Amino acid sequence: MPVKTLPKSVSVLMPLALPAPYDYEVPDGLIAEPGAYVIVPLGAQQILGVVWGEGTGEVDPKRLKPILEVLDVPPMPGVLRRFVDWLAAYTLNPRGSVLRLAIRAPGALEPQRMRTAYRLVDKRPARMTPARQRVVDTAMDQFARTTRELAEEAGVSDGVVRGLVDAGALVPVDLPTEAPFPVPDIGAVSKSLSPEQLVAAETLRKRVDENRFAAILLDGVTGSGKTEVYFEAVAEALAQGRQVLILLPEIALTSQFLDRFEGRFHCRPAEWHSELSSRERTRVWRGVAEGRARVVVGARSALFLPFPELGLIVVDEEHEAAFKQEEGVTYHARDMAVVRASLGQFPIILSSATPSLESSVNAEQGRYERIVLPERHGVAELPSITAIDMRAEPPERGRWLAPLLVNEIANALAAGEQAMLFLNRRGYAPLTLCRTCGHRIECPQCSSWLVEHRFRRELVCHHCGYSAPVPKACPSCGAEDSLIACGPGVERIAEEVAERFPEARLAVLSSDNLRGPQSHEEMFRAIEAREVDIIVGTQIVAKGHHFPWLTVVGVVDADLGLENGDLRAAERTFQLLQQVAGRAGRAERPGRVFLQTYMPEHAVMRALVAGKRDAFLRREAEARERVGLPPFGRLVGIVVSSENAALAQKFAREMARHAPRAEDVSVLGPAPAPLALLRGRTRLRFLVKATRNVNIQAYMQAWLGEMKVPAAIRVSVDIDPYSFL
DNA sequence: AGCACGCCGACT
DNA sequence: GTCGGCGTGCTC
Repeated sequence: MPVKTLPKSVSVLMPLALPAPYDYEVPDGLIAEPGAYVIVPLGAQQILGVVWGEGTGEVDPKRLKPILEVLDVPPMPGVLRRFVDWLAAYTLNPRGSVLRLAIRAPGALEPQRMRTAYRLVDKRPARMTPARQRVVDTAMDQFARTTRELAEEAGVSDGVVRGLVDAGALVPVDLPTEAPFPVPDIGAVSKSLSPEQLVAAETLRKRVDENRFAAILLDGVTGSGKTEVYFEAVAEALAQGRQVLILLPEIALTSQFLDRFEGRFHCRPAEWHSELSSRERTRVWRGVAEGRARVVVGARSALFLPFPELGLIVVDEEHEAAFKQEEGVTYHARDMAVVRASLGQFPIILSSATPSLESSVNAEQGRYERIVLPERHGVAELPSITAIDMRAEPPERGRWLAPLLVNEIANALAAGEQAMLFLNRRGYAPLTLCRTCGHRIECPQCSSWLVEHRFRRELVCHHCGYSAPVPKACPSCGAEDSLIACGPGVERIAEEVAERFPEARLAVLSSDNLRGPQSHEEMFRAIEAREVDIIVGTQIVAKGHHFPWLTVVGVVDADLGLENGDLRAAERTFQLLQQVAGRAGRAERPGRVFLQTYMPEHAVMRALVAGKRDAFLRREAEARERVGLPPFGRLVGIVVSSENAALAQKFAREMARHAPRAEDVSVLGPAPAPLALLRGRTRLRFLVKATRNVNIQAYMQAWLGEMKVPAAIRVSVDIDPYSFL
């Protein structure tokens, strides 16, 4: 007796902020396996989703709509699906919001456009002409070419080629329109590794061979050759037939990085970052999904690419704060990369010259394996670092460079060497003040000062982008010629340098005057070619490039990063200044670094001067452990914001009342966020502090589950916050 | 994320 | 009397 069975159903996750996947009916004749990309009806629209599993059966089967189409692309790998689930649960985001990160390749799922090319077969036409013979000779190598290419190479008209096609001597083949991915040449080693590098590379290779999860902190000063070492692990993973992901903190670095990659592997890797054109994005996404792209170098979002055979992740400059995604789904790409490696059961390498405190502690506690690379003698010697006490040796009035530093720059120039001044502050002056009434010019939509950009003749808000011409009179009291620029930015330092060293060739490097990676490259090339004597720059100059002719580095305001109340302020300042210091010097011309500071006794300055990184990190770690801060405790940042200030206040107070009481959890706030007004929205923040044993996600869910958030209020939750704005 | 439904102000 | 503002809620 025939049994009437229910139609098969599957659950489909859609890239929307829905709480869960929805069930859909699988029509007869369609195969919708887990991971399949499908088009489903949702309300009046049709949208792309991913089959997440069996139908849940929670919805009346009669109400189920059918899947409309199963797309012809490799299904999303199970590891990636589990990663999406894991990340959603960890960051307290709807799974669909996380899925969105994984299918951000418009057009990647449409059928690929093909072009027709032709290949020679044995059959020869009945009538052979000299023109036809030339085409046959050209096509003899069996390469497929389009009619145009064949005609051009053989020096004949298209008609001749078409004639051969009609005669059956040339047969059509479909070629993808997209450029193929080159295969890395893993055999070739471009330069010989030092014995220390060889030992380190051997360990990494072994970890790759073991084919299971392992986290390795590759710790070595600038110039110790970390990149060359982990390239050997990359080569090994490729040799095992696995794909490799190399995460970099920002695109500014990639161009130079790609050159090094090419030096080792004789081809360019696939790239993935926000600046890619949608065409490139499609090409890379599909290349990864189909396993044609073997190595991807990318920014944090590359973590969500659908690698079917991922076997190694390298996180370069793992200490960089740029790995923290601060908007929308907030996650730390370095930490999530570790999770992805763990889910995929393969090794991950974290590389840095100034490891993050988190990774150092993980290494110390045995969760990560640490491989230390000693510096390479004869290549780059660590620079000497001197603190200039600005209280004892202040610059002249209205100037920002201490006499000692000016003197050192002069000496370097006289010796035909280069000098660099580092100030992590864009523009001319961070504050414009009225001498008459004391008014400070602020952004109308943010609680921050407007920064004067003298080249642009504008006052600019660095938080929202607001800009206005520099006023002649004080906007508050109307006094004329009463506004004064307070404090220095790079433009102002450049002005002082131009006055002090009128004959020196000066380059100012900041994100305001360098547009796109190619202008970076041009500038770095000019510096290397010694077309520049003095470099003034923001943190753009802090990383990556090493300039052999650069011998004097001056940090204009070494205390800058220590001002805010960020729990990582000291650590970050140390890392940044250490990186800046690493720009200078070679063995034959050792670098000299000068830190202008008002607190030379501060632990950061003392550690930098004494070169005691590990002791500094250990003391920082002890300090954090004492007060239960990360990585020894957990933090969650919550920002309540609204255009309606009173509403924000009221809601935040209500939230505070509903905070569950729990052992080992304390809720601080609500307090005005450091940026109390941003883009016209009033912001209040909470900080949730818990011990490591607390399931902070469960706690947050219990709390937020109590709250009904009005539409005019936005509550953003940041697990493991890095920024405290 | 869309898109519909719904309930209050200035128009042919 | 309607057109339309965007607040609230639903989509398997």
